[in-house]
Amino acid sequence: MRVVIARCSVNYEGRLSAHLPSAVRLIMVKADGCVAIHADGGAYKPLNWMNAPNRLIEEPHEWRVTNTKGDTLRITMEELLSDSSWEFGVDPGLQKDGVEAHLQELLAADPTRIEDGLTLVRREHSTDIGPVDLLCRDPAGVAVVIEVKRRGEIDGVEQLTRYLARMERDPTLRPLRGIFVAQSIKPQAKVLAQSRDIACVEVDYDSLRGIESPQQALF
Amino acid sequence: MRVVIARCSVNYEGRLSAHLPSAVRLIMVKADGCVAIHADGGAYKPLNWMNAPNRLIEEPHEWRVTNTKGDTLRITMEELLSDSSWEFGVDPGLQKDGVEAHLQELLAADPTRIEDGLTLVRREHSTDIGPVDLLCRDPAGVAVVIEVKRRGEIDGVEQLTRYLARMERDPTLRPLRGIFVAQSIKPQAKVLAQSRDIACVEVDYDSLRGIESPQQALF
DNA sequence: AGGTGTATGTCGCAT
DNA sequence: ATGCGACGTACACCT
Repeated sequence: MRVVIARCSVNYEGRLSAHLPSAVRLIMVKADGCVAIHADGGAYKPLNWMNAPNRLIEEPHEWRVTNTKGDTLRITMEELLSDSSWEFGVDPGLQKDGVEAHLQELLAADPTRIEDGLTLVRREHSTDIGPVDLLCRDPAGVAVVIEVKRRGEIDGVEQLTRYLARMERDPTLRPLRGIFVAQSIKPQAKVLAQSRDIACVEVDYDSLRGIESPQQALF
Repeated sequence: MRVVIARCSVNYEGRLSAHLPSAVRLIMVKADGCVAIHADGGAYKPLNWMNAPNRLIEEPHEWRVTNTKGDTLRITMEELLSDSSWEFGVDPGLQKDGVEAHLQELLAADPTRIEDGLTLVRREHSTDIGPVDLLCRDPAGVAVVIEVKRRGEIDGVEQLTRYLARMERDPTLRPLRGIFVAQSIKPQAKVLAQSRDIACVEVDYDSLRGIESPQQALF
């Protein structure tokens, strides 16, 4: 990991053209070669960057970073304030818990949390336009296509609609209906879902997890 | 701008739970208070972060960062390797060229670049589900709804479809049709568009810009 | 504050 | 490689 503090100006040519007027900034060069230019504010996103793999040509007053796609990042170095490097070693990486996959897992384990009488047919049921989160069947034998989201927004309704339209073509699956499941569903998404005869169900992750292992709720 | 290099482990509790085992990392604290923890690889995205505004409570062996939503970032400092700060001053900010807005602007100036005979009715025509990029009329008097994207993907077709369905309700606008315009359109998006009777047009940004001010092409 | 759309999105996984 | 969906998406813009 190399960190350079310098007054610099920057030009980027790639998907778009971008220019950074002269100012003091932090330039981070990671072990994989990626370069990021940070201002002293504005969340974690750099002003400019070039991901690995790339080639860095370093001259006293100009750095030129290019990748295979033809994107170029030109950093004009006007005043070098600091230049340090460290060895980090391999990072063990981030461990996550509580993302959509876990929600889906919990609901697959007990679909009645979505609606009484549902039984799971298949998780990640694949169609030719992508995998359906949960495919269930209700007591009447109707196939129920379920899209699970952490947050229920309009895109999720579109996605479920596409799956339903696609699966309608398969006579062995008819009749079928859809349920949109999320921890919370925005009003617009509810309206869109209703207009397409898609039911909406809001579920609580903590309570689902509580059902799975009640003693964990004590912590 | 403060940069700390330290062996540390990290816990985040917020939308999800995340844990980082002990390793050497770079901790960036910007003037606005935001905190980012970087490994020595993996593009510009930090492993963990906390955006401004937040509160940072700094103790010798633990930093605790919290925001108003109740998210917490706990950094356990195991070995401090470096701790430096710099004054950057205000950053003049990034100047961009070539984003969707510019493409839309150029096409609004001359809709015949999309299709012969089109005339502009309104740019950013607002509907109750969002603004339509370009609303035009063709020589036959048909309203033409145009969605402009840098890259034409399936989402853009969905978006245009929503607008069309919405505007179909307004009898004063009928008949109407849609055109999906982008610098390049993916095959899947073309198929989806075709199945909905939406035309696809690919345009070249450089040539559009050339038409607008031919002498600029010389530079 | 909340909704919608854009992004050099990034990232991960499956084909 | 490309397609596709998730993301603590972030971010600007508008109501």
